[in-house]
Amino acid sequence: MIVSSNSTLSHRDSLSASAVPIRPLPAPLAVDLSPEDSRFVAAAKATFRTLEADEPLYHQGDSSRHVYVLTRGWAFRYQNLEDGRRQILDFALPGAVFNFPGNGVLTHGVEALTDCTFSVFTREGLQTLLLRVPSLSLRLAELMAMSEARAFEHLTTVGRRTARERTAYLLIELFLRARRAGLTTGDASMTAPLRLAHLADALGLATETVCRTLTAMRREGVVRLRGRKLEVLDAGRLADEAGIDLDEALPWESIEPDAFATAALPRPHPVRPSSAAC
Amino acid sequence: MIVSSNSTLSHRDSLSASAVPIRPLPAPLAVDLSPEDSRFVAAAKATFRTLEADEPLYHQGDSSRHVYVLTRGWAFRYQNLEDGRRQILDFALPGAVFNFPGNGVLTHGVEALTDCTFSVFTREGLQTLLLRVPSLSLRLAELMAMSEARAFEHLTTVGRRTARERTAYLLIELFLRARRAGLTTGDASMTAPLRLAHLADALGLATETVCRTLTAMRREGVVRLRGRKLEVLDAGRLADEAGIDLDEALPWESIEPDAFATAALPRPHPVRPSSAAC
DNA sequence: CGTTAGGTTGACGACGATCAATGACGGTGG
DNA sequence: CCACCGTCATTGATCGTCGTCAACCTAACG
Repeated sequence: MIVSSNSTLSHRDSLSASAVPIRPLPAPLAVDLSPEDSRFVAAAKATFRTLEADEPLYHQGDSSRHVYVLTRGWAFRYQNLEDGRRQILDFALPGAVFNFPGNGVLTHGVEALTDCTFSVFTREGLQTLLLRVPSLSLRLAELMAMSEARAFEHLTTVGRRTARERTAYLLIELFLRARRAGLTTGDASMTAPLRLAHLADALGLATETVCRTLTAMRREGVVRLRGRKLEVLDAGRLADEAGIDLDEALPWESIEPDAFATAALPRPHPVRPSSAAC
Repeated sequence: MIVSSNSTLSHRDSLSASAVPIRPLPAPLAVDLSPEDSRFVAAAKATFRTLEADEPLYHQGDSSRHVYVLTRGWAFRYQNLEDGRRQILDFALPGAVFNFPGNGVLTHGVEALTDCTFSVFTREGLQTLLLRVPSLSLRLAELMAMSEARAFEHLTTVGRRTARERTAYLLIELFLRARRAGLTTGDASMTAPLRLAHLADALGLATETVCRTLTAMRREGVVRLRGRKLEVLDAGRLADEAGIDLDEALPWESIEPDAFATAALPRPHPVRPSSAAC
């Protein structure tokens, strides 16, 4: 049931193992788990929660000891200032992890962009699972690193790019991520459930500014955003304006789990370090 | 040699175990390691690298398969656009991890702010260590989560706050983090090796704007930044202007390792899930 | 059809960038 | 000890990007 990547060290498929009715770990988090590991996953007793578009998963300021993993749909994280100013922190695709490690107060909120599903772990359940399955901890750390890299890139966009550059960057980023996740329709368009307010709040701009920018881009034949559909008519131009190289864009998105799996140990069983000098 | 936190489950001190000459893992990363775990740390064969103030650890665009852990001093991460615009992504204190997981091209650079020391792991060495010591993977994931939280907060600051608010936020953040790390002198001042350009590039502002803002704050008796020393004269006012509550500020900074240690399992040895229902 | 949320366009103003000149400081060498 | 230099901080004047306010338009929906 766990999606295993094309690892050269692939062992017997774990499909036959004790049945896990629905899988709480979507592809980006799923690693090359042994049948025993899969039982540990089941033992973590994740539940599921389904949200409709625009529903909140939780609010900023809530206190929660649960950790959520997005398994279906789009969502976004945001932060509000007291006077209502809002900053969208990131747009999340399946595999995104929310509120890890799950102690303390939530400093951000999460809202569904489309209908979506989350698996819900208690902090303790996840913690136990992670200590039992080291490769999963490692993969989680990698995912956090990817998320951090995206946040850093976003920070540069908001801090140092012009309105036009910001808009171009966000659109090409969303498009490339959606394409990688297989969520594009045709080759140059995707269903992006975004309002102008989402783009504006993600980019630190006013909706009017985003509107003007998009109108200009539409007139120039770069992109079209109508209804909830984003068409990228000239990806090269878009990447160019965003100041990125289309061929080597978003390198952190390609941190694959098998990068680690191929170098994996015979598993937790301690290897004698003895001779290992230094 | 490894700093163990005040866990209620503290086992025998590992000081007597096979000597680790210098410790590659500073306090924030060090968890409650067994003597065996400590041998694994030693087996990872970390080396050390010392930098003087303003020296680069690596440049944006470099390709490296090493992972660095800051063990002494201050450093910062930055990202440059082609035309020279620079965004400082974060300021790093001991415990910060750079270039994890260590594959692919570096999308940011790192530069020393003070003289500082890094421990250097090969990607493979660290990976092996992490798979052998699950609690360390977990702690790393936590640290990445803290870093992400800081990046998100930074993003909100740059995206949605005014120049004055941004400046106040950064100063109070640096001050509180330094105080937590025991790097403050007296009660309200710290040695902050920051130029105006650092603040400006972190905040997405021009140095002139930062200068004007700081001058105003100095006149109002809120802070003083002279030479390389930051004095916080009115922390309450500063926090107020930053729009945060001084008592519950930066909650993510207090994610302690023992939070997990207290709930730790008897260690990797798999616990039979059997009866665990659902 | 009427209502409403969201998109679009224009006019105007402000916050902060930019350009420019001067000042303060620290290091270096005479 | 002082003169020199380079780097960085400071201050002023001006400009431009983008925010704000306001009006109008469009589409979806009951």
